[in-house]
Amino acid sequence: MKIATWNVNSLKVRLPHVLQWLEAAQPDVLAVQETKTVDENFPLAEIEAAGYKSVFSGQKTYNGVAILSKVEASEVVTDIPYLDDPQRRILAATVDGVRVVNLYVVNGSEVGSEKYAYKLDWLAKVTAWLQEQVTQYPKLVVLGDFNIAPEDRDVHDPVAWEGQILCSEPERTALQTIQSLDLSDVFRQFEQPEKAFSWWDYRAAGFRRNLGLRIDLILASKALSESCTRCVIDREPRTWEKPSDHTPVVAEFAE
DNA sequence: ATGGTGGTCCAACCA
Repeated sequence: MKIATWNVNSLKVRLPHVLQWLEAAQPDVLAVQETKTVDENFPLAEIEAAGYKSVFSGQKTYNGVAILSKVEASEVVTDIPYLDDPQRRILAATVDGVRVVNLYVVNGSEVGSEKYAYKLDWLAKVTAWLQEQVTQYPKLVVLGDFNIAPEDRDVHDPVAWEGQILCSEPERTALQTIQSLDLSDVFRQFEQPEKAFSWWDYRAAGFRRNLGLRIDLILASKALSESCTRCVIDREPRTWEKPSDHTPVVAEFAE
């Protein structure tokens, strides 16, 4: 089973890229973040024509998450206990016996800001919910745009980024707490190239200079991580015309 | 040291 995550930064603008990538990569599941599309406008038909079912939780202008899958998803959840939040950042569904939790984690803007406090609070509440999910679903994958670079090796310039948003200790600790629920960052189960990133700022020619961060993650429960055979970052879509600032991350699991 | 690009939607926000 091939499972991928991609922050597309507007599904409307990026639909041709998504369709092109699905056609080439043929994942079983693609978790999409930042669709920025209300449910009424979701491009169901175009995605269906590419051979994929969709479930989604959309919002105007901001956020929005979706799960595209070859096999129809079931048990769809968009809201969790203790987090009464209009922002559409969470989407859970079961695909072919695997529980898929798609997260678009709060960016947080700047350490110490109101949005930063919201990020840490959001993470704490989501973590409490994930703790239940781990016991409820042995085959669980939690993936998406975490807006946290787990370690210094996931940052192009760890000195410049030290203590900054996406890299601060409270954020990293929050991520470690999630990982401590026996959710493994499958990318690090394999030998990887140096300076492997999944996001590059549009500004200052970030991609050309590889000034990136690895903030798009695939975490898998023990039962699944043990069967993971491969995890790679596919940089190609980031080279296409008018790309998202993120590129897909793909994991493969043995049947 | 600052600001730079891009999406949404036309001023200002979010990233």
